[in-house]
Amino acid sequence: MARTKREQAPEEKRNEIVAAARALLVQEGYDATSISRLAAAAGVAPNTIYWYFKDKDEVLIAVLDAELTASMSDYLQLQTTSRTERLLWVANQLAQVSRLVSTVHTRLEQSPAIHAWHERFHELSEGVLRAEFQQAGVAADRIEARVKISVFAIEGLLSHPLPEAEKRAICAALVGE
Amino acid sequence: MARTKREQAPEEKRNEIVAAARALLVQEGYDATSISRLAAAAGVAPNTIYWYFKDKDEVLIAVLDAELTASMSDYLQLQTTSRTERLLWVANQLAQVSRLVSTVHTRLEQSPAIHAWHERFHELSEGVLRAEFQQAGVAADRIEARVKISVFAIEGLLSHPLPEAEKRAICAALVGE
DNA sequence: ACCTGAACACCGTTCAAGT
DNA sequence: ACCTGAACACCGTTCAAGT
Repeated sequence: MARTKREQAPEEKRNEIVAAARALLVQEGYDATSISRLAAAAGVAPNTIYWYFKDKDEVLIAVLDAELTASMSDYLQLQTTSRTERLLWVANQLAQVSRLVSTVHTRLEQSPAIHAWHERFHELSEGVLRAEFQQAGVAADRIEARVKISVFAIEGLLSHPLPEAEKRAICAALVGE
Repeated sequence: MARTKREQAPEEKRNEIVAAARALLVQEGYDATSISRLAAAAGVAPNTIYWYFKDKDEVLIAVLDAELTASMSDYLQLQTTSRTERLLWVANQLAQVSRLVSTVHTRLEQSPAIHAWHERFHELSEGVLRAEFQQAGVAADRIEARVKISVFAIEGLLSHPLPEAEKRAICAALVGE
């Protein structure tokens, strides 16, 4: 096909791959999302994925970045409710992409790129929580442990789903309400 | 080789496979531990693994069972120190096999056998923690949330290693000391 | 610049055959 | 009962070739 006959901007094709990858990674997981399946879902040949991405982990990172951007902008429009409800909202948002979270933790050790993304994500999350605890008047020398415990508890809620009431009780215990 | 000429009891060979699997799974992880590598380490042909185990996940479960049995008997000889120190000990024990923990969480969704093992392990762990909180005089209606938060925090410490002092601060915050 | 068909070295698992 | 060689259908990735 001649170059002038393009029907699609190149980054649109890339976005299609990312969208297909998001759906597959969330619903089926990393291992079940083979490059062949992803290519079929995106309507390209398997090796075409490698024109747009260095390797499979870079596809994952593109999905994670898109997800993070969308979720952060949602969070910022939420400053109305109580701290408990805000934390519960975050837990429930992440629960919708829990397979993504679990995949990140598994591939941490094998992929330096995923490792770096994970570090960045935790710095961001802990910054937000630190600000919440400061605002709530928690003593300065107790904030760090409280921040870590909250992060760990949220992650725990992802891999071990609980009824809404129990989740809320845990969030309340975490923020001290 | 004639049957009477056996140099090795059959379960000894099985134990060798489990021992080799433990080392590989802890040091290299599930994906990196291919059946071929495991077979080479155990000194058998790859398909011989399938004589002793139904599939790769059953090898993992055999390793997990051996690990759990050994750790539980260690824990029971530990009833001397403070609650903080006991919790920290558990965290550090698990940290030595954190790759195993991470593997269990990843394979949960794909293997019903791993899922069942994981449920059993949590029931056991939560039972132990519940007893600790009761003994510490925590109000009955607050125990469940405290138990869950502690479990989640321990798991968090595994995937996000921290300096010993921070780990101890977190354990102290969890048990309320 | 963008995309592909064919190949490479793997993987977990199965099966028929040997002792 | 225990173990194997050879095969099966996959996998992520690369490469030379096409437009």
